[in-house]
Amino acid sequence: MSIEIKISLNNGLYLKEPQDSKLGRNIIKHSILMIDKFGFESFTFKKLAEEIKSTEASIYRYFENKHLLLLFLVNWYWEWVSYLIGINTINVEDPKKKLKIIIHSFVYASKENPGIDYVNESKLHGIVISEGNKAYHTKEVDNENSKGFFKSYKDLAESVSIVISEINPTFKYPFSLATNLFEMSNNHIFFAKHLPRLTDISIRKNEVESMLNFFANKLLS
Amino acid sequence: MSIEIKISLNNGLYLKEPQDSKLGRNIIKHSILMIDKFGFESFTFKKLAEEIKSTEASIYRYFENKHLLLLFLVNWYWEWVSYLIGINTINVEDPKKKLKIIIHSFVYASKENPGIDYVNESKLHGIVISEGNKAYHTKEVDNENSKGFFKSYKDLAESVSIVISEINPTFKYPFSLATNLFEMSNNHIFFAKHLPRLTDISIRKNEVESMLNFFANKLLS
DNA sequence: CTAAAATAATAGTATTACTATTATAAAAAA
DNA sequence: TTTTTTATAATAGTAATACTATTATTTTAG
Repeated sequence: MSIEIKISLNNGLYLKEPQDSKLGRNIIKHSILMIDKFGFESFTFKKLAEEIKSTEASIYRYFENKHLLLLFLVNWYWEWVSYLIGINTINVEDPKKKLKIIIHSFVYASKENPGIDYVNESKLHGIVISEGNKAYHTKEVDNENSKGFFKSYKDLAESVSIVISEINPTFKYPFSLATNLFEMSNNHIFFAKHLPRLTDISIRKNEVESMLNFFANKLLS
Repeated sequence: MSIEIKISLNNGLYLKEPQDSKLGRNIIKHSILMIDKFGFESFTFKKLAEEIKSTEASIYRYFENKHLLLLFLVNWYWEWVSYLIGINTINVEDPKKKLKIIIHSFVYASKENPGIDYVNESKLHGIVISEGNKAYHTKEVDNENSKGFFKSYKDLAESVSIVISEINPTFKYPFSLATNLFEMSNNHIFFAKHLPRLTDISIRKNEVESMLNFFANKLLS
């Protein structure tokens, strides 16, 4: 017997819940692998269909288009990070310790025994790092926001902001710091790898982690 | 008589210098207006050609593709901000004052008398806010970086990092803070407008400015 | 065992992102 | 001024993308 976790997302993100069928889970699994490998621009439903030996039309029955598939994946990631933070901060009282765990979750986004076999969490993190902000940098953002397509990110930001306010109730920018820690984590992992002159840290993730801890502690002191 | 400024960019960004001909300047001018209005995804050379009453083929003689046109515009912006910082910090000795001016330049990116008639600096700033990181979030980033396509951003980051180190020579993350102030400025202007629950500030730009000043001062104290 | 639902196979369309060719107009050199 | 070069416009064409529609086959549920 095993405990199953399933992350449920806003049902406007898909036409048909992909986590409930073999084909759907295959779409998720291989879209993650392919976007990670070839990038979002050159990823197409046709190529994905070939890869999983299905058809374009069948994929379209799950997702309206590749942008919504990306949004689905990114939302899944936001929920996953929230979940990780949740289980890793159980029984932790000290908000400073909580924030350290949060930062660790942002940087590593992984657990010892990754739960869901159709999601490679580490590659999904790679997608969020490289393609994540394409999820909201579109002309559709207001419309999509009104449908709740960014709720997972907002909830995550809010839960982090609460910890921040616990540490320092007079701090004026708890939401901004929360999102900035998240974005900065992804950005600087990317910079370290591809544009190293834009950051001070090297490719080792623990340096990102120390940097974020330094920023957070200093700002909240 | 007037003083002309011309921003010169890495010549790998274009096939033919667009700033030196009427058609080229028209391409720049109207691509800014159209990307700002319709977003980068739905912007095409065909639509641009119709708009400026020219042809697709003629535009392709200036830019290899729309991604390189975006890179050109974003580089132009980075150089423009560097230029603004340069003229606004002349004769300013105090590095703390310099950093304030830098932050102001990030947020407003404007001058009283904008210099170049074929560039709407404020709309270009809008593009950098909404589409800017698509310039480097591609699979081509390493290849393009090796050709120097991000030099303007790196130079900007370096010049800011120098000021940061003047303020606090023991500060460990001058480059990271420099890029973070830039990215955070753009991000939170975007958030305030489209995803307000991800930030603490309202749409008024002076709030972004105060926030960045607070972050910078606190971190460097 | 049958009916319903899911998937696969196939075909087709408008748009995009280009390349190529030739004609015409404008600018520079002789 | 005329010639030559260069820039631009006009036109045509292609492969790939992002879909939609229809029908056939397979799987699942009652």
